Amino acid sequence: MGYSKTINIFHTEVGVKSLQGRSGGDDCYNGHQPSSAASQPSSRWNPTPEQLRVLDELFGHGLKTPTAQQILQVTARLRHFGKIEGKNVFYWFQNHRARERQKRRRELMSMRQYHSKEQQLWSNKESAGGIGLGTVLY
Amino acid sequence: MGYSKTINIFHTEVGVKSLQGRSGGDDCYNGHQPSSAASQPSSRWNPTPEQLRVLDELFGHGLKTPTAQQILQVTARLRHFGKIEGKNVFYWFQNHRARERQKRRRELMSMRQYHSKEQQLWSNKESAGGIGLGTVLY
DNA sequence: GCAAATTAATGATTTATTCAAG
DNA sequence: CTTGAATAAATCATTAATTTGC
Repeated sequence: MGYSKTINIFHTEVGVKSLQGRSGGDDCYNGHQPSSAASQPSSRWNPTPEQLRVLDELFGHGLKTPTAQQILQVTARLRHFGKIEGKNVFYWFQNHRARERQKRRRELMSMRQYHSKEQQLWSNKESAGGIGLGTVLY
Repeated sequence: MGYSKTINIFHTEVGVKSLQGRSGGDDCYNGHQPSSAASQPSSRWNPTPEQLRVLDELFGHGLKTPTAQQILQVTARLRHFGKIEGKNVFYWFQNHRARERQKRRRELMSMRQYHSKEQQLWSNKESAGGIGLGTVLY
C-alpha cells in the first residue's frame, strides 16, 4: 500500500496562512521580501542559499516525496541555517515536483509539435546538401 | 571580478589550435580586422550587429527555445547579413537562456537575506508519532 | 596614439539533470 | 530499472574591450 501517502500533517500544527495559498502557486523560491530595503520580517519562509543547496542536493539524489519523518529530519538539518518549519520543507518538495513536471511538460509540448531532432541537426552542416530542410522554410 | 577566470599563461603564443576546420573558415564577420592582411579565418562565428539585433528582438519577443524548424528559419534570415550556420543560432539561444538565468539568479541571490529569528514551533509535535529517527535519507 | 598584456564576453563542448516510454 | 530525448549547468576556448607602459 501507499506508505508514502503523504498526508500533510505539517500545516496543521501551526497557523497556515491560507490566504496566500492561491495566486497560481508558482514560485517555490519565494522571491525577495515585499519591503523596500530594511530588514522587515518576511511573512513567508525565504530559503537561504545553504538551505536551497541542501534541498536541491536531496532532491537530486532521489528524495522526491519525503515521508513525514524525512521531512522532520531535513527540517532539523536546515534549521541550523535559519528559521524554517516543517511545512516549508513539505511545500518546497511539493512545489519543486510540480515545477519540474511543468517544465518537462512544456518542453515535451514544444518538441512534439515538430518531432524534430534539434541538436543533431546542427552538429553537421545543414547546408551540406544532405538535409531536405535546408531550403525554403519561410 | 574574474577571480576564477582561466589563467592562461600561454596566451601570448600564437598557436592556433583549430586543427579541425569544421566551420569552413571563410570570411566570417570580424568586427575590425587589420586592413592590410587578407581575411584571417576565424575559428568561431562572430555575430554581426544586425544578426544580434534580430536575435535579441526574437528572444525579447518570446522566442526562448526555438525548435529545429524555427532555428533553420532564423538562420536563413540571418544569413542575409553574413555567414552563419544553424548550430550558431542554436548555441546562441542556449547561451542566452543560460546567461539570462544566471543573471537573474545572481540578483536574487544577492537580495536574499538571512533570517536569524529562531522559532521552535516544531519542538514536540514534530517528533511525536513514534517515528524512528536516524533513517538514512539517501 | 599604439600594441602588448590583461580582463571581460561569449561562442562551442562536455557533463548531469529531467520525465516518462519500454 | 533502463533508456530516449532534450536540455540546462558547468566548463573550455577564443574573441572583443580595456588597461597599461611607452
